[in-house]
Order: sequence, then structure tokens, then C-alpha cells
Amino acid sequence: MPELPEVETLRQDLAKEVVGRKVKVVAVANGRSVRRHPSAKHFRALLEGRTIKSVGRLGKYLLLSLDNTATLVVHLGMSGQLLRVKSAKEAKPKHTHVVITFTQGGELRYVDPRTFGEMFVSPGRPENEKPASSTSVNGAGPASTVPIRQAVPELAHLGFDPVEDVMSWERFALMLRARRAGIKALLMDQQFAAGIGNLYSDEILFQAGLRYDRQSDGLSATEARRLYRAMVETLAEAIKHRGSSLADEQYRDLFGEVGDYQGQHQVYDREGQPCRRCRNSIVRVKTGGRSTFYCEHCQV
DNA sequence: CAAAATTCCTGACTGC
DNA sequence: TGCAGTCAGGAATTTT
Repeated sequence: MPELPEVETLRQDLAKEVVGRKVKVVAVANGRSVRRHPSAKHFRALLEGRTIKSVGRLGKYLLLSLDNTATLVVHLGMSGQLLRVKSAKEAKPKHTHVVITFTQGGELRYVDPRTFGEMFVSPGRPENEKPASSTSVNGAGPASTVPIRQAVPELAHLGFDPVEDVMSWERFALMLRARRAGIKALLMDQQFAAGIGNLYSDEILFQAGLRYDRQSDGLSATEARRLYRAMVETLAEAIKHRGSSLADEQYRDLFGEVGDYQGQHQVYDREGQPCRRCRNSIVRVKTGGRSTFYCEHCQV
């Protein structure tokens, strides 16, 4: 399931591959993927004829700014893929729900077996007053001087982006204190931090040496600092490796290639295997309907 | 049949 | 007592 590092990898490649391209035709094979729109036609009409100006990201959402005030938003859910192909002749994988054909040739395909993901065009609002917020998220090139949360109201609920929105660890510590929640649940809460899911929360917590069930308002200053560093560094490292592709998962980059970070995993999906630091067995527990992997010795 | 995990939703519970 | 926040559980989904 694509989380921040996988989506960021996609963003970087999309920036090179589709910026400047003009949408010629949009074909929707499964309306569920564009469910926010009254109809597939409505979605197509907002996209056809538009040129992609820049590609941004907020948490797990991709944001393709168009040459008007609109933004094409893509969320991959847990099984979504975006694939760039040079020719329409290339065989379409099963569950190809949306195909965007460019006037310059080539296609961008949206494939999603489980259809938890979605695409939609946020019309933006007519540019009137200027942005007041200080935090801008990437992709905000000359085309979009408006902060993403304002340009795309559908994403206004999202918290800070751990990679784009840099802050001091002291401020982070304050934010932890302001909540009283299990630390893993909080990391995965998209309204707190946008982009972290089950896999990376486990990796971050191992790196920080903290158990998943520590309370956010019960961390010492040192622990909060360690957590902040672990969050930023783990995500950056995963981006360098172009994300994680697990055996049973489907994550592929724009070109259909797998990521490389799974080989670096310390705990995720390593139940029963020796901890790379202390050799104790990695433990797996179920919390909130999903698995948590951790080392009982290294994480306190 | 169960398991995987995303977002959204709801109902239950908790601390102040 | 009430309120806000937390947390578990379910839905939608398909493949292994």
C-alpha cells in the first residue's frame, strides 16, 4: 500500500514525464474510481484540453496542477497504480479504470484492483485574495502560488507533511503533548501527520526505539526528539530507495518497476525473524484491526 | 475462509 | 452531566 515514500517517488517521476503535456482524451472504465463526480463525463470534461503544469504531493495524495485553477487529485488507496506508457498499444492490465491520453502521445493509466483509491478534479476557486498561510507544500511552482490546502479544500483536513513541512523537534514535541493517544495511532492519523501508514509507522517507531503503545503525552523531550528524527530520516531514506514493494503488495512506480526499500525493513513483515540490532525475535500484535511489528527488546 | 490495509463512519468509552 | 477526543469495529474491495 503506497504511503508517503511511494507517492513521493511517483511525484518525482510524474514531474518529469507529464508536466507540459496536454490531455487529449480521458477514458473511464470504472466509475467507482471517480466517485466524487456526478458522472464520468463530468470528470472527463474537467480534464480534457487541460495542460499539466506541475506535480505536487500532500501526504498520500498526488496533486497535478492544471493550467486553470483546477487540480487533478489522485489517491492510490491500497492497490492503486499510476503507469506511464508510451503507446496505447501496450496491453492494458486488468482493472485499468482510467486512461488519460496526451496530445503529444502516450498515456497515463490508473489501475486499481481493490478500488479503494480514487481520482478527482478539484475545480479550485477563482483566484481572488492572496494566500495567508506560511506552509507551502512542494510542487508549488509558478503555476500554483496558492497553498495546497486552500487550492484543494477536499484535503484541508490533512495534517503536516513530515517531508515537506519542516519544523523544529520542539514544536513536534508540543504537538505530541497536545494529544493523548497511542503513538502509533497518532503517527497514522492523517489529520495529525499526512502520509504515514502501517508500514512506515512501524519502521519509524523501531528507529526511534519506542513501543507503538506509548502515549503521545508521556514521552520525554529526548524521546520526542528521537521520534521526530526517526520520522524524517526513515521517510527520506525510503524515498531514496524508491519506496517498498512487498511480496503480496502491488506497489509499482510510474514505469512499472518495484521499489527497493523492503530490503531495509527492520520490523515490518518480519515476524519471528531476528531483530537486526539485538537478534531477538520480531513480535507481531494486532491493534486496531491491523498488524504491528516491533522488537520487545529495542523498543521501550 | 481469512488476511491484507485505505478512508470514512458510527458507537462506546474516557478524562476533565 | 456534557463534551471532545480516542479507539475499536465495520463497510467497500480483490487477490492469494
